[in-house]
Amino acid sequence: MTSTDPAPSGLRPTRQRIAVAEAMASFDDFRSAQDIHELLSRRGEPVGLATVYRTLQRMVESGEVDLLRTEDGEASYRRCSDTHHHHLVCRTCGATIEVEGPGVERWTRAIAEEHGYAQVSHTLEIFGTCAACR
Amino acid sequence: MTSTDPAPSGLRPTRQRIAVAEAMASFDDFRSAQDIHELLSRRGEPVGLATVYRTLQRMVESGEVDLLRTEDGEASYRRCSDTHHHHLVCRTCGATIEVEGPGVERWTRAIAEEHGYAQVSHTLEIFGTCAACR
DNA sequence: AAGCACATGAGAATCATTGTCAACTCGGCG
DNA sequence: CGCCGAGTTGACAATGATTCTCATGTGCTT
Repeated sequence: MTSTDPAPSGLRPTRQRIAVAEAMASFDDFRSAQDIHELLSRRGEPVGLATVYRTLQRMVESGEVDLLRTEDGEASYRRCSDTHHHHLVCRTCGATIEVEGPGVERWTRAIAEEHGYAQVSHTLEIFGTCAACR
Repeated sequence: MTSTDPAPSGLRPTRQRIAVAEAMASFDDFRSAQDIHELLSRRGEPVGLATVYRTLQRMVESGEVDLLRTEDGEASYRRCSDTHHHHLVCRTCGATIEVEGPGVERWTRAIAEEHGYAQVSHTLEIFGTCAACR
């Protein structure tokens, strides 16, 4: 593996931002900011909790990571591809599959337009129990 | 307004539960528990905040009201029809329109099945700015 | 090397939501 | 009608995630 991760978007590549970016590259499921903060500490690359939150926020804005809210409203993060997509998440083990639904995109846009809503965005997540957890 | 509302599901019809049910019947948009608590106070039917939360939770479980998380993770409630549906919500004023998307339902089920996920459920909300708030 | 805008972190501050628990209420029963 | 127990309530404390503050540190540019 090449050094893989520079740093979030076009921001100053500080030790902390690089550490967060690397941490995000090291797992495949959704994790809370607190989990990530803890993971960094254990790795010996401590980053302040506030900084973790700030960095994650920026990465979400720049589209480098996905943000999703668990059923109880907590935010969780995961690195993602740069195309618009949704998630099929195992509600038991968290295994996540990125899926695309051009039809859905079209549909939401049409519905919104039809009712005069602008600046449309949407959230769509699919939950289920994966084969391994059955 | 006729008395319309008995009380949530099959619970003891206390003054508080009736008041909450009536309050829910009095508006059409999504409101936070705190908003509802305040609305009740202003109406002269004060109900403790904890009770508002408890009652709302029960109503969500029984399917009498919809719960949705705003983009910043706060819970908001709204009475709803009993058929499965989604929402087109104004992110400024909260005005909500219930929408159905048979195509989407089919699509999510197909995707999940294709990847071996069972007991599928999904969340889909559309956010936008309504004509009045533009 | 110097200056400075941007970053960081420790801890305080917010704020929605939940827990605690003593006081209260509803309905059934004698 | 009065009493009892389970279910309810509400004032307030407690939690917990996220954000704010602000003094201090650091990456670049000149």
